[in-house]
Amino acid sequence: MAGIREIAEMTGLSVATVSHVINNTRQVSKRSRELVEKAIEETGYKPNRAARMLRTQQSKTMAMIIPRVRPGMSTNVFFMDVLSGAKDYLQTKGYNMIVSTYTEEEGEGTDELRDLEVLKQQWVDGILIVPNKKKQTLFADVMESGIPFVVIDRLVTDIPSPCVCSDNVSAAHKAVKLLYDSGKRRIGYIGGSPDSFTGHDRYQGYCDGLAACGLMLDETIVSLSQKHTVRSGSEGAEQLLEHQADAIFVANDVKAVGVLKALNQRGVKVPEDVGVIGFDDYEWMEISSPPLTTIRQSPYLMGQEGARLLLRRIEDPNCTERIVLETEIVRRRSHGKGE
Amino acid sequence: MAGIREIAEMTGLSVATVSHVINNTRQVSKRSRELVEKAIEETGYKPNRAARMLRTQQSKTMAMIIPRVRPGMSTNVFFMDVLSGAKDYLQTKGYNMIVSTYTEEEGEGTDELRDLEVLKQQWVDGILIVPNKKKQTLFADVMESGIPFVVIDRLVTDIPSPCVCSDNVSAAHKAVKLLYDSGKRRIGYIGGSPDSFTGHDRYQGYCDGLAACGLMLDETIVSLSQKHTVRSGSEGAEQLLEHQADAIFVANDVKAVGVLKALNQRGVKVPEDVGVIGFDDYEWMEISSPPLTTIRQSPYLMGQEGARLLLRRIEDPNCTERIVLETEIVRRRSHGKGE
DNA sequence: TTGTATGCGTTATCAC
DNA sequence: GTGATAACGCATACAA
Repeated sequence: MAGIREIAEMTGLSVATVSHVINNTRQVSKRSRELVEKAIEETGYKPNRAARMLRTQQSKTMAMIIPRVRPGMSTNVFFMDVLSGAKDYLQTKGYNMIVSTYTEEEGEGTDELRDLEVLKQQWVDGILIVPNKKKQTLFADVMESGIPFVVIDRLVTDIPSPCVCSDNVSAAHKAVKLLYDSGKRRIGYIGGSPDSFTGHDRYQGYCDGLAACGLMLDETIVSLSQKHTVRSGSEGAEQLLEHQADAIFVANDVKAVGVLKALNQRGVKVPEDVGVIGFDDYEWMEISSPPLTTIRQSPYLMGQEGARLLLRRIEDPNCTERIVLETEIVRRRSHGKGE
Repeated sequence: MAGIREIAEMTGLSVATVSHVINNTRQVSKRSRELVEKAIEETGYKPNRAARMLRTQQSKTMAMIIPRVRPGMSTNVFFMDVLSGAKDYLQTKGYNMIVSTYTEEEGEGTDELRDLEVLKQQWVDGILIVPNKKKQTLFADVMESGIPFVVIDRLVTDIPSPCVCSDNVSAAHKAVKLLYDSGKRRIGYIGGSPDSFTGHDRYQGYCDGLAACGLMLDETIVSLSQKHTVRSGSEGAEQLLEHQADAIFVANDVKAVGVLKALNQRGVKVPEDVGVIGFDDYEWMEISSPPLTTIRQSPYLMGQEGARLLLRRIEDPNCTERIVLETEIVRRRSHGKGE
């Protein structure tokens, strides 16, 4: 592999000059520049990242840390899309990316620790992290590491860090409103534990929405469960049915699948008897019967924006820009006739 | 950050000795070893990867190259699971991993080129690649790069490389057999283009299965389409229905979703009128009605084995071990009553 | 069993 | 505008 030295010899210039034209780091005569560029072209020279890294103490590599439900399983598709967005963006800026997952359940894999070691070895220049309330120590470690980071998919206000997330509150609010406009008056809620970030916000939006519609919160038609499973959706639906819900806002499409399943099995007509709105718009929701009305987020964009913010944060350590992405409500059939 | 030098001073030993105990690379007195280990413990010393890399010319980083349908979208869940398996395994061996995606459609993103540059800069010690017939140049570049690689999810026999894949042929064969045992006699096929690797093998297995059951291949109940979409599944189903198929083996669960959708809409009873078997067992297939009988692969294991093979290949450049993973047929309801 | 010294390919600090 | 040259932190050939 050709090195900077060869180029210097070829051109009759010094390594210093060569380095400087490569990095645009000081004035260079036009002639020298052209000479060097030509030589680089001919030799196919590429700077050695390891050497550069050793010298500059930065790796041109970012890390993304995302949760997965349990070891031996991959993370959910939503985060994969976020990842793609971030990766694509960073690539255009000359950065690599490594991805690290952690398990939500406590005490499980000790895997994540090893990754953090890597980060601490000045390997990564920045971190995109999706924190989790159950794994606070990881987040604490990241904060303490001194490595620039931005928080993804959670709105943080208590620490001066940039973040990007969806507007979960208003999304849920909109959903309730739409159900109301479809004539529903006993609008129930099925969602995740409110002490998860998104779970909290969506529940909040649900409550706001009820209030805005002049409806009372009735806890008998609210089902909160940590499990992101089809089954828990079905169970929730059965509970709500017993208490005469005529609409259900499900804060998660996996659960929405369970809800529809339960409803169909019992012969409940959707949306006539019970309106349903989901959250996430996974591709495969097409198949549901009836087609599910759901909230669509922009995971790819979220990744891009997160990456952009991270780069900014590195340049300006005081940057605390917070981006809240709008959601879109995809009207199919399950919500009813409301516009 | 403490360096090897500090440790040498602390212990009164030379850097050489310290280095050697760290790498177990030559005999060291027990006393020295303990001294060094203690010092490392105290200081929290971690070797600097950049320096090590520069010195040894290897990065302790692997790459995984996987397809995605189009730019701006993430790859499918199957490969994400493969990725997790590989990553977890490599992590235990002290390797990092970077993942690179390429788009299947020709001429789209030029993204992948940039990643290949990186690989060629002696960055990665090895590559896990999921090749694609439509993107032969990429694969050719990888082969030519001289970097050790193993092929994932495709059985290669024409080149002396290790690979790991599922036994697609026998999986399809088994599916046909099961449909036959359920009393079906006009067993159709809906799958991907036979000039994709897996598409070819699954179609092959379908034909084998028919033959083994004494059934004739009837092309009017075969639908081949490149598109991995729900819609293409529905279209295929309609075609097959017109030609009196009484069973359908669908070589892909996304399409299976479309098939069920079409069948349900037309009031065709599954499995009584038409038996259906899918391929992949995505988690969300639970929701289908009726529950889908499908072929389950082991993506996570595939990733692990691929990583293991890669490590072996690096040690022994002549290693050409080929692993074919068994599949499991998950009997739910859609196939009929066969055992 | 241990130590000394060199170089991996860059960037950056001087001096010119 | 340009050129020597010293680090960056480690692994290793060679000496002892």
